[in-house]
Amino acid sequence: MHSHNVHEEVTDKYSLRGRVFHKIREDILSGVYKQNEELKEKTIGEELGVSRTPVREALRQLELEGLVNIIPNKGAYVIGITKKDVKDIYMIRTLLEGLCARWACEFITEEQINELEENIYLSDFYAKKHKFAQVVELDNRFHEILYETSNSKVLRHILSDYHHYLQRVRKVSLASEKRAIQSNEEHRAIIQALINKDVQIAETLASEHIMNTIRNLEELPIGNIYEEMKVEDKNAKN
Amino acid sequence: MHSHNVHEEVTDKYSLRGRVFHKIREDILSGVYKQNEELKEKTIGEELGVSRTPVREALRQLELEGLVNIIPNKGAYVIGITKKDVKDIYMIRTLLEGLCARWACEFITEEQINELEENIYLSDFYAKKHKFAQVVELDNRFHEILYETSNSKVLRHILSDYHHYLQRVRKVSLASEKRAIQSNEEHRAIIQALINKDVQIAETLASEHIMNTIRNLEELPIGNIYEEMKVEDKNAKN
DNA sequence: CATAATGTTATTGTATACAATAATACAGGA
DNA sequence: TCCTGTATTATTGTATACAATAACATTATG
Repeated sequence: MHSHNVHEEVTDKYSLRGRVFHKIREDILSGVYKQNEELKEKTIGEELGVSRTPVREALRQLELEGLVNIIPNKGAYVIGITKKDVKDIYMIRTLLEGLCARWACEFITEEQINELEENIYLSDFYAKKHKFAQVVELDNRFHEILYETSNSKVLRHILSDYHHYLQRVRKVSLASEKRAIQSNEEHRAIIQALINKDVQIAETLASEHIMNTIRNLEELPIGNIYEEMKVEDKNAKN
Repeated sequence: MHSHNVHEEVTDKYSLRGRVFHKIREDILSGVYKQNEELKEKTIGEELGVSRTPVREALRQLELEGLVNIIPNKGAYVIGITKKDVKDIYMIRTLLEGLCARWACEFITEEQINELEENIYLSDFYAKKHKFAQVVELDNRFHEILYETSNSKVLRHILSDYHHYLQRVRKVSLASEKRAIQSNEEHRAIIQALINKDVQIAETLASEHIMNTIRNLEELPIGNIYEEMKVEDKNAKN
C-alpha cells in the first residue's frame, strides 16, 4: 500500500520499469495473482516481453509497497490484503480525511472548487445511468483533488496511497445507485463546508463520509467484498 | 517517506541491495547528501564496491520511500525533508498515535507491559546521566512496542515509517534532561492508562504526548533542528 | 524400505555489455 | 557577439552472461 511516503509519485508510467510496476500492481490488486502466489522474474518478463531487469526493479518496489514479500535467494510472493487491513485503513482514513478537510479550508482555491463541483455533477449523471465504472473513476478524482487542497505533500501522499489500495473494495461499494448518489450528496456537503471555510463542519463531514463508507460495506454481503481476499497463511504476522 | 505501506519491512539488511539501500537512506536522512544532489549509479557503486545493478534497485526503492526523485533518462536527486513535512507528520502522528493507544487497550499483553515499564526505567537512568543517544534509542523502542500493541499491521507500519523518518529531529528534541524526563513521565502515564484499559484517557495522553513534542521543538532555536534541511528549489510541488 | 548423500535443475543475485537518451562543448554563420 | 546545429561525452535503460543459492530428483547405503 503503500509507500506511506512523503514522496512524489514519480514512478514513470511510460518507462518500461514503470509499466511493469503498474501492471503487476494492478494484477495483484485486481486478483489476477492470488495470495502467496510466487512471482517469477523470468515468467513475468516473458509475458510482458521484457528482460528480467525491469521486472526485478518492479518487484523490489512492490515489496516496499507492501504487496509482495521477497525472500532472498528464493522468490517474490504476493501478500495481498486482508479484511482487517481494509477495516484498519478505513479507520485511519476517517481521521486523516478529517484532517485533510480541516487544512483544505485554508488552502482551497476557486479553481479547485469548480473542479470538485463539476466532478459531482458528472458523477450524479453516471450514477443515474448505472455507469458505475465512471462513478468510481470520478470518486478517485474527487478525493485526489481534495488531497491536493490540503496543501500537504505528506498528507496527500498517504491518503492517495490508501485510496488507491482500496480501489477494489470501492468498486463494490459504489456499485449501487443508492450509495453512489448518497456519496455524491456527502461530497457536496463537504465542498459547501470548504467554501464556507467552516473548519469544524468540514472535518466532521469528511470523517463521517468515510465512516458511512465503512457502514455501507458492512451492510453488503461479505462474499462480494472480500471474495478474492484469501486467508493469510500461518506465517502472516497480523 | 516512505512507503506508507501495509507491508512488512522485508528489505534484507544483509543482501547487497539491502545494504546499499540502507546506506543511501541513512546518508540522506543524516545529511551526507544534500537537497537536490544528484545520485549517480556509477559513483555510488564505486564508493560501495558494487556494480550499478544493486544501486539502481536501491534508488528505485528510495524513490518510493519519497527520499529520491528519479527523472527518467536523467538521474536520481535527493528530495530530503522540509520543515513543513516535519510539522505535517507530527500532526498526523498526533491523530494516529491516539488511535494506536485506543486499539492497544484491547490487545496489549502482560509481556508488552513489562517491556514498556522496563524501557521507561532504563530511559530515566540514561536521561539523568545525559546519555541522550541511549534515550533516543529507548524512545524508538518504546514507540515500536506501542505500535505492535495496536494489533494492526497497517497502523504499525505507517507509524513506524514516520517515526523513523523523524529520527534526526528527535535526536534534537530529546537532547535535554528536562524534556527527556518529561517524555518518560508521559510514557508512564500512557502505560498506566493502557493497564487500566481506559480507552479515552489512553488516546488523549498518547495524542498529547506528540503535541508536547511539537511544542518542545518549537521552543528550541530553529537552527538546531532544521539546519540541514535546505530550502526546496522552485520545482518542488509543496 | 527408509534415509542420507549427491548431482541436477531452476531461480535469484550480481556484474557487465550494449542501446538510448540527455547534457555539453564546439564550430560556423548571421 | 550571439545563436544554432552538430559532434562528443556522460549517464541512464535494458538485456544478457555468469555466479550463488535453493529445490528437487536420483542413487547409494543402512
